[in-house]
Amino acid sequence: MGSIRQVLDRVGDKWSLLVIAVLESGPLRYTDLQRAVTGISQRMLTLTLRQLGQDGLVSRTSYPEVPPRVEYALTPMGRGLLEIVTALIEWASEHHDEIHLNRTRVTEPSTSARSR
Amino acid sequence: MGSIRQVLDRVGDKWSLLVIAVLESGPLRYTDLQRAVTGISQRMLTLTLRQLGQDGLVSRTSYPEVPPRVEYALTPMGRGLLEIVTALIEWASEHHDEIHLNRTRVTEPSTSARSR
DNA sequence: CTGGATCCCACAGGATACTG
DNA sequence: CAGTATCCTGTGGGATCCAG
Repeated sequence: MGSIRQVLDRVGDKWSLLVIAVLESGPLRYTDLQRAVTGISQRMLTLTLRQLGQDGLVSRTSYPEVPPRVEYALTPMGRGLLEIVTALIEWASEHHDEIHLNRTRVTEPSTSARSR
Repeated sequence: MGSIRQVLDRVGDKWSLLVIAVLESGPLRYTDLQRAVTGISQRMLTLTLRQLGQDGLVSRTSYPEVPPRVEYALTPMGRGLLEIVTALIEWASEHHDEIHLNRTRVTEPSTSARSR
């Protein structure tokens, strides 16, 4: 029970799921990740990758070249989580319109009756 | 793409998924929810329910009695999300040990020194 | 290119007290 | 019982500069 919270917390942070989702199509470099996950800051990308790396969801491979090249990829476990993330994203796009409609609906009981 | 973020943000907040998960077995009253979702504060429960309600994921039914009785339940859409949440929780409990092990593993020094 | 180190603030969210 | 209203803190996370 409490253990679930541990994992949900990771899921809960702002960027983890996005990063995982973006790694679906294959390994990506640091800069590519930053481009792919629109809006993420360097700091957050680094921190998120470190977390995911430590959790064993994402692997980090650095090639000793100049300029340096580092690739991040999903581990098998990460790929497992990806499936769920994918399902979530799919669900999100299916219901986004409805949710958005609900959200923008004025909170007013004018024509309708018991809600609020 | 940006629309997904909208939904993920909801998923991302600390309590929504827990509340949804807890509503799996059926409608619950305010106080029951607070007991079921361990650690949630009144304020956060109220806010979360309001959000979920507005999004159309949770319904609110109040019975005009004394003392007042209010029940919260998943809407059909909410139940759809629940499935994914359930999958997520299942995944979480399956991999919790491995993740926890990884997390507590001392960061390997390898060739470069780490400090923190 | 791939990050690390700092500074800083908005805001999520806890604690507490009050009400219909 | 089912919330609302305040007050207050921790920290998530952005911006910026620096480094191998």
